[in-house]
Amino acid sequence: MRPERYNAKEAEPKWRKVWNDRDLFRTRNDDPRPKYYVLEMFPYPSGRIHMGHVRNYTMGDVVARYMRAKGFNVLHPMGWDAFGMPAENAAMQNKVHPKEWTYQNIATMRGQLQSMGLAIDWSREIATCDPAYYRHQQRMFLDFLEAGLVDRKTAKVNWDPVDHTVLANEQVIDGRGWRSGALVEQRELTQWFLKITDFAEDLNAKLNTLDRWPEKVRLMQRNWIGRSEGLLVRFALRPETTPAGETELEIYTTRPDTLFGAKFMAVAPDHPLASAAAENNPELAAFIEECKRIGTAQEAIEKAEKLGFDTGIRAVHPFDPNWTLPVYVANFILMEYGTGAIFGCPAHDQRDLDFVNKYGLGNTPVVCPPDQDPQAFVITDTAYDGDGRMINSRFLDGKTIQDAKEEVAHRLESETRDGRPVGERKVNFRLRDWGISRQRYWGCPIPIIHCDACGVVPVPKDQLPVVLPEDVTFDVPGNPLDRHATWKHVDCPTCGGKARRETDTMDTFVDSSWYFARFTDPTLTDEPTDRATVDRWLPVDQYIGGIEHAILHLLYSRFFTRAMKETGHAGLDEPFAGLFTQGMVVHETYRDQSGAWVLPADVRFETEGATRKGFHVTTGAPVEIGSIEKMSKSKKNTVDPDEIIGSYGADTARWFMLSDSPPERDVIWTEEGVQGAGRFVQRVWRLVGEIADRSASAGNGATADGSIGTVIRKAAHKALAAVEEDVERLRFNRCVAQIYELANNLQDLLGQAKTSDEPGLAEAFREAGRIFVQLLAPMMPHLAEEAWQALGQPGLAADTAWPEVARSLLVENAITLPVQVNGKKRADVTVARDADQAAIEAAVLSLDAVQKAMEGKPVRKVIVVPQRIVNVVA
RNA sequence: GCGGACGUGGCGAAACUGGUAGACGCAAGAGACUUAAAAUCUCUCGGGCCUUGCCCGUGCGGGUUCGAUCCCCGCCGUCCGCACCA
Repeated sequence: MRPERYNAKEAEPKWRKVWNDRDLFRTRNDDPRPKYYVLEMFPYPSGRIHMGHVRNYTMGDVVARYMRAKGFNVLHPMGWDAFGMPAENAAMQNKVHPKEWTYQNIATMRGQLQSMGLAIDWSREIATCDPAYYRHQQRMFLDFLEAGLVDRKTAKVNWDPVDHTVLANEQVIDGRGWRSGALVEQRELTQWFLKITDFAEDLNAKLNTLDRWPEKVRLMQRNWIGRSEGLLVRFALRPETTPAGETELEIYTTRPDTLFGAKFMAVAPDHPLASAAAENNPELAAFIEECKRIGTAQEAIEKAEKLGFDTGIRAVHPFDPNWTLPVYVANFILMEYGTGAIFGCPAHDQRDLDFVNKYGLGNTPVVCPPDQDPQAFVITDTAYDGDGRMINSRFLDGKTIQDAKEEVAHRLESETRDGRPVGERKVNFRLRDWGISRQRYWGCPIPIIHCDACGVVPVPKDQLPVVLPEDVTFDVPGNPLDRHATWKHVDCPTCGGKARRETDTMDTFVDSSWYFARFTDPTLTDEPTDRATVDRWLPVDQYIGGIEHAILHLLYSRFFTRAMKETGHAGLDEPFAGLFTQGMVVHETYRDQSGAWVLPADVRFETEGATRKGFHVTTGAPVEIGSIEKMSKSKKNTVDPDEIIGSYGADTARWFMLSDSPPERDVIWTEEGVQGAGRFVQRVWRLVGEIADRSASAGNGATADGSIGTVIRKAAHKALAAVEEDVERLRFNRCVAQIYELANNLQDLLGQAKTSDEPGLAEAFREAGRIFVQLLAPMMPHLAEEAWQALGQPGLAADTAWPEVARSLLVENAITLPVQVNGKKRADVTVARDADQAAIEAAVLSLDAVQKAMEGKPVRKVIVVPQRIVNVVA
């Protein structure tokens, strides 16, 4: 007997067990079918999953299940981005070991994810904190080192003097450490770098090939890489104005065309020429100190006034030995970019203009806009950076900007001083090398040994992995590895003398830069990857995750894949062929009268007409309903996936996550919305029951044209075709709408068919029911199995091939076209599908409504858009 | 400041990128069933009017077109990214 109501609590675990027992979602590397790799960004094991995870993993699961049904060998794995600071913070606060904390969280979250009914191959699960994973990362670090892709150099870092650690930029708030509150210092530290800049050109160029990435992400990466084409120019310095040992100043410019508009030179406060000039100039030295001090507070830089200090040094214009330019030290010049020195052309650069207006250096426009009179064109407060023709520029006058750039480059390239050309074309990038050293415990150890005699010595590969010691304490600030009694003391692999291990660990972005490759063969022990396997699976066909990783994670992964290619661990450049960035889950916020945040679960609502009021469930006090914001613990506007799955079932949660909003946009979590999804689950159950009954009773036979049976079949196949298209374009909200529509249609048709005994009706319902359940299956997999069984279908819905669309059913013999008169809809006309223009015109013009709307005016034109619309122009 | 995206009913949204604006869902209202509630089912649901039908309506103002949510120009608003990168 079929129960009245569908009981998700019983059915869901039952079907998961069936899938599990049959090992349904295990993926074999030797499966000959075409591959499809779908991956969602793996989670950080923070403790419990949140609704954002539910949304992300549901989307990936729909794709995985759909492609499986389509006959692909689908790889859909899951793992844990398991290293990172929260584990150490937990260790400090709760006296629990990071490893224990992490693995407990993993166990909890694995259970939660499994309760969602995801079609994941759990046998491939990996955790980045597992030595079985990070040993390969250490191996690749050494391979990169051999290949020249690793650098060790000093770099400025944000140093927290209380916590004794380096902070990432986003961990510095108002110049203070986010945890300690201490004033952050800029320190020069020796750090390990991965040479991502070696690939800057390629990382930029290949963005154009990523046509299944959001344009927004490509643009963000393009800006981040910041490619620019320009010219290096060596300016001679007047010896009598210049400290001993300095003879020239090399600058970088993207506007060599504006050289005749130059008014000054400027160097960064930490430029060698600035230091040299400051040696005998205490005032300048003080100015430089001041710049460096301001430089530490990130916020201040943005608002800071442009300040400069004339060094007294004079540079010679490259095209006129009698023209000299003052050399300033300026606070807005960055040592890290270009050569740390510029020439200033105030008329065509706003920063330079602000600078000269402050110091009274004047300006000369050298580019005249097309609509301006060159004689009258002046610049006062706003620099002109648009197009135009050269003026006031001697041999460049009259040329376009592009031609002038070319001319200057050409002349300076061919001119030499001290045996080197004065000018040199140079492509510059904003992108910097990737500093991966972190003074932390819970990360992948950098496999290096420091020996006083031999210097920096790599750990021999046969001694990998360098395993984190477990007996560590977190009661004092600083890196536990550094103060561990024995761990760092080792013998030098080269000379055998006393040496020290590197105590820095790797940035956790390294861990996530290759996990997608490891999933292709995660149990391999000798190598990070198997070349044949990794090359067959990669690239990931569809990657799904949050927009917050648009730059760092995705750029690092693109770099890492290239580095793996160079060291023989993979054979391709781009790891992710398709990328989709999903929106956040947002929710209303609630506050009580004291202004404290209130959990949604603690609010009871009353509606009077259009107004909605909230009250606290226990105290009954009124609760103010606030703005809709990203779910966050601090604002307490969170909903726990466990509770939702517990009360409604996983399918309801999945369905609601997919309905309503387009997947790239934020979705608002509402109690009403979930209830609606839950109602639909029950409605599907009743509908399937009725279809089962109706299709069991009557006999078989062919459906006649125009019969109810044909209408049923058309409805089913139309929905099938639409859902196929929408899943493939990840437009899940439209899939949901299509399925609702089919449900509405089938319900309607069941009513119409009640008294009919036309032949073929039972078979038509059987087919439609089957298709209906198959459309549901990727989204609500548990319900689909239960329904599949109720329909008496063999096997499992999750293991059944996707149905074929019967295209012939989608073609209508008679089509109804809207009829417009002068662009306004006045009537409909039904004509044969293949009716010609003349027939349609005649039919349209004979319509009463058309005649009336024409108001007796003559027909000027009839526009017939085939299969679309007819417009009569009076 | 620079770059990008987006503005459609009470709400989330559709509209095959130039062809019937508002599919589908949520909320709301009316009714049926019920002793009652829940559940379910039926109907209404952009605004207005002289309601068999007509007029207005996709942030605002123009333009192109037989026809514009869609293309072009100018505003207004919201959100996001970058921010002295020479």
